[in-house]
Amino acid sequence: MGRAPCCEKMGLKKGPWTPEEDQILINYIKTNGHNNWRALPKQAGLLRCGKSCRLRWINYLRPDIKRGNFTSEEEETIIKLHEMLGNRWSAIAARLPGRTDNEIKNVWHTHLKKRLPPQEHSNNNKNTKKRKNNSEITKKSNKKSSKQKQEKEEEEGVEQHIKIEGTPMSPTTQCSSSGSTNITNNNNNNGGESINNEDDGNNNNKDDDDNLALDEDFWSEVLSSDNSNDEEARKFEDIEFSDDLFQFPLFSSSSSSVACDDLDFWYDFCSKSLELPQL
DNA sequence: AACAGCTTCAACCGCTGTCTT
DNA sequence: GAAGACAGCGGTTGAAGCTGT
Repeated sequence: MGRAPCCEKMGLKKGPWTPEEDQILINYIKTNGHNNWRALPKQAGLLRCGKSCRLRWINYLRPDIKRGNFTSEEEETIIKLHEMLGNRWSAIAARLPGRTDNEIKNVWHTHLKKRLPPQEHSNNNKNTKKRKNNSEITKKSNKKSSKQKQEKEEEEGVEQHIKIEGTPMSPTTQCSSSGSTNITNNNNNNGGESINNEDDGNNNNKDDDDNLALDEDFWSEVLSSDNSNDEEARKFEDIEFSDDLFQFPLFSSSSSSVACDDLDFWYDFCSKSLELPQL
């Protein structure tokens, strides 16, 4: 498989972005969208490679990015999702509206990893390895590989857990008022699409991006480009993050051997660090 | 005040997966 | 089916900021 020539070979700029570059990129995407990252910098007049533009946009310039410290709820969510998904930061990020995979990865390495016993985060790499381990198999298999299906199913499994409990990860704004009465309805109304926008966001996001590019209300379309949307955001606002999360089926049923193996750990972890006497 | 060591995080790198031809 | 092109992902790096001495 051919690789795109790297930007340094093209005389393109590297390093930190200037406010001017940011503005150019924002303005360009605002008016034209980002259908083709590779062509974008040229068309926008930026001396950057498409990769760099994409990263800057996704990790920093996107209007729906939530800046600032992670809440303890978000951190707990990351820990739990990491336990389930491993180092699949984009999958984790897809469940934390407004947070980027890069940000989550950084937070994990700088803060969260330290909270876990050493054994834990070494175990957590098991899911990560899968990508490379499967790569050779995947290369020779169908394009819609079984691996992909498996991962999707895995993630749907996670969604199931989240949906069933009705306590998805919490945006900082969500805790406000309304309680958690209509959680189930929300999820049912969405018919299985409730939170899992990852596939839409990542695999099918070209279509989304096309729509985005054509949309006059671009800036109001927060969360649209990858992992969520307004409706989702509102939904999250209606859902109160509760300690129910700690009663994930994953952690309380026999449906997952992983869950059972980790139950003691989570019990200890939660009771020590989260002051959850009800557990 | 000055320095060293540590931490954080934006950005880069290289790889894989998917789509197109 | 092969090969090229591209997007996306996770790992890693290094500059800047922070903290301790």
